[in-house]
Amino acid sequence: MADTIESTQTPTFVREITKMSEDFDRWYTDVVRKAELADYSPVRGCMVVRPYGYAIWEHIQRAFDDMIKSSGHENWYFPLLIPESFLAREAEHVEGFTPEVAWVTEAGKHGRLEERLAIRPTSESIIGGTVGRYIQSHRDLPVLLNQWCNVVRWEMRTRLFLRTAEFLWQEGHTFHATAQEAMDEVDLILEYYRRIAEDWLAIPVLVGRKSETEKFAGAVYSKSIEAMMRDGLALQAGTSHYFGQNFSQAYGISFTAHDNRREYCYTTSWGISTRLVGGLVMAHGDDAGLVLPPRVAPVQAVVVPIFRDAEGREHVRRFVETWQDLIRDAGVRLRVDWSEERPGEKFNRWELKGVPLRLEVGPRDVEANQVMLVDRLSRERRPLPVAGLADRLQEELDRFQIRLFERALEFRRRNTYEFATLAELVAHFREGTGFAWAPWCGRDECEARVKEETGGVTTRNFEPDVPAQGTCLVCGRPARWRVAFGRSY
RNA sequence: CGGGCGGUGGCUCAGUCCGGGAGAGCGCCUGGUUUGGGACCAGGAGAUCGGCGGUUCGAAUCCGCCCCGCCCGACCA
Repeated sequence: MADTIESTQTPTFVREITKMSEDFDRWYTDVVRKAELADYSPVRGCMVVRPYGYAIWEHIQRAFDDMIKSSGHENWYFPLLIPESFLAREAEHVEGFTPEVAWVTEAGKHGRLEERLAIRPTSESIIGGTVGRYIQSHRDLPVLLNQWCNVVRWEMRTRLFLRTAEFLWQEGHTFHATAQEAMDEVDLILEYYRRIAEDWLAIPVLVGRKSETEKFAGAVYSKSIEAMMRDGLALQAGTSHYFGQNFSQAYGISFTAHDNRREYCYTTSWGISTRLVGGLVMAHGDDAGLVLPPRVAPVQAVVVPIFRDAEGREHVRRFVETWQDLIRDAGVRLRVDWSEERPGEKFNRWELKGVPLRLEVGPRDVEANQVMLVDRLSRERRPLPVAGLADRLQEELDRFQIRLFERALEFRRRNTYEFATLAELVAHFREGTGFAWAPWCGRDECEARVKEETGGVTTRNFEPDVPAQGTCLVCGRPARWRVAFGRSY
């Protein structure tokens, strides 16, 4: 286990999940299942997303959808099934994906199909092959489209949310008249992804370009956001690709320019997936379970009533009813837990589910016209008067969001290193994890050497516009970039 | 896809070696007593023992094939 994980805060109340420090992978699966985010299904590698997990995804969807709509993107829907002949047109692309494509080869009484149909692993081919028809003139450009859908990739080793055979995502595909405009689009979306990760999920990310070997099959270049999980491993959390004219040439997507010359479009594609939900778990969780950033938390504050008997219950109920709707009307996602369990059970349940704020309301609080506020990070109790409660909760949620981000940032800072030589980097990754920055010449072979000598450490990304100091950690040639290395999911 | 381990009530697991009664704790239901960090008492429900086939008078247990999960490697958002 990495020494990067903070030791558990005491006391520990949770009994149903493996400790993070004991076995991070089991901890993760336990949290996902016990917090009711998702569960296994009868089909290998496929998952059931439960309402609590889906609600998080819906918040992410809403946030991102609003962003892209604001810059003129529109949602479309393309078929799940893609004819093999479509998929096959871009050579590098096919080669990259065929190992994990699932095929439909027969259908009911129709029997065997003349042409087998791929279940989309991604939709560049069907979209490229279709949208070309709608593009004739430079006046038709840009086409800025997106779709929210599921895709299937027949993965070998699967894990809930992180790598499943079927997952939910958005895939954006855009078509431009100039290379510059397409490249700007790639950066615009990357900035949206950064905001989703940092501002909404409270997960700090490295924003940069992928190496040649790590880029998307068929892309000229790929950019990504890379997050650090609490076991020190990297998670690629979103990608944005520039295709140049690779796809438009393969799929015949061209337009007539101002000067009446026929030209191929410059295209991009970009995606984020339900993987982000898994990232959320691993970036913020602790031994008690989930810790959710308020902006995507299905429940932002939970009220736990405390009473002795039916009369006391009624007493508390009347009190809570005087203000609960005011809180909700102010936009706080408030849940009042009137279930039969004892307070202690409720505390643990809602901590496991990562609810940022808890309001304990007992007889003493009714008398004092207050609630007891406990936050998921510090677990400290303090009284909050009912007067102005909605505003105070909103402030607390905003603060929680920031604290969570800063905690993650601090964690990343403590687990980020800087090395000048391969020997240092290899020594570090023998036991250690985290991100390691190092100067790099940019050549595949040096990258491959690092991967080999460390047993799997790869480049995550780099800032292409920032020139590197010094010499390549492997070959000693002048460095081109300062690149982040890490083990990844 | 290779190597290893596992699948028994909702959950965690015993039982499998050595064939014959399907079990425990937790959870669930009912009643009572409780309620500021996972209470207690009494009663009760709940199982295709992962699936299919075989051996046997008889299979959770032995044999074969398959499915799912976990760990370790090669491939990936």
